[in-house]
Amino acid sequence: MKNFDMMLREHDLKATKQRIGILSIMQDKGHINIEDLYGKIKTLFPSISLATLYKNMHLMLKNNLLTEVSVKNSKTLYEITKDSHAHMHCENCGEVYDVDFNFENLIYPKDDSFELKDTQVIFSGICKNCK
Amino acid sequence: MKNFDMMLREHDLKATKQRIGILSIMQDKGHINIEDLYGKIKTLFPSISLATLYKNMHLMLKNNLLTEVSVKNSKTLYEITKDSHAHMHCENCGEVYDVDFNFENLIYPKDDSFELKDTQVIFSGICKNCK
DNA sequence: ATCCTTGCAAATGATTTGCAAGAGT
DNA sequence: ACTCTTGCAAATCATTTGCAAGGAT
Repeated sequence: MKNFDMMLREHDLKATKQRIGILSIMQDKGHINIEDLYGKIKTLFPSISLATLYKNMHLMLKNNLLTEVSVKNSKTLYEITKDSHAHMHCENCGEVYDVDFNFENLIYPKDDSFELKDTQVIFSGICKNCK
Repeated sequence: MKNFDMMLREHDLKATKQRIGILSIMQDKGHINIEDLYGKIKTLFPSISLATLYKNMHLMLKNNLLTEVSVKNSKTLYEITKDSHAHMHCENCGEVYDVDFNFENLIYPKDDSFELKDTQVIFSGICKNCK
C-alpha cells in the first residue's frame, strides 16, 4: 500500500484510501472499464459513489498516473501507465493483453509538420481462450 | 449519387436518401463524430432523427461500409471503409488525418495462439495547423 | 405486396455538476 | 487550520427502444 501511496504523491495527488483502492484493483486487473471497476471498488468501499470514481479517474489520467485505452466496439479501458507496449484486443471476450513492442521498429512516412507525442498500436482478433 | 447508391446495394442495404446523405457527408469530411454528422445531415434532411442516424450507423458498420476509429479523449469517429492506413490524431483540435502505412513493416512478437484480424495504428500529437 | 426504414417519444445508460460534510497534509 | 476529496442527488449528455406511418424493391 505504501506503494500506491507514493505513486499518488509523486503525481501530486493526495493519497486517499479510495484512490489507493482503485489503483490496487487496476494493478490486479491490468485493463478495466469504469463499470467493472465500480463493481470491484464497491466491495472495498461500499459507500463509494460513481461520481467519486469518475472524478478520480479523470484526475489520475490528467496527472499521467493512468492511461486510457480506446478499443473499438468496447467501453473505454484504463490501465496504470507503463512503459511503451502494444495491445492485443480480443473481439470476442473483450479482454486486452499487453504485448512487448518496440516502437523504434515502426516505419512510417515521417512528417516534420506533425509533432509526434505518442503512438498506439492495437492488434484485434480472437484470443487463445476464445478459439 | 449513383455512387453511394451502388455502395449501399453492394453491402446489402437499401439505398435510402438518408443513407446516401450520410455517406456523402462522410466522404466529404473524412472522419466525423455522431454529433457533427447529425448537425450536417439535418441541413439536408431537417426532419431526420438522431435515432435514424444511430440505426444507420450501426447497420453500415455491421455491413462493413463504415469503420469506427477510436481515439483517446475524443468522441468516437467514423470513416468510410478504405484500404489499410494509419491515423494521425491531433490532441489539440481533434482532427484525424489518414497516413499511408504499410502494415507489412510492423514487427512484433507473432503469437500463433492469437488469431489476428486487424491492426490499428494511431499517431497522436500536434498537427501543423495547431503548432 | 412485402419487408425495411423513418421519425417520434420515451426509456435507458453514461458522465458531470454543485454542495455540504469529512479526510489528508 | 486549510484545502482537497467524498458522497449524495440532480442535471446533463449519449444511445437505444417500440411503434405506427411511409418508402424501397
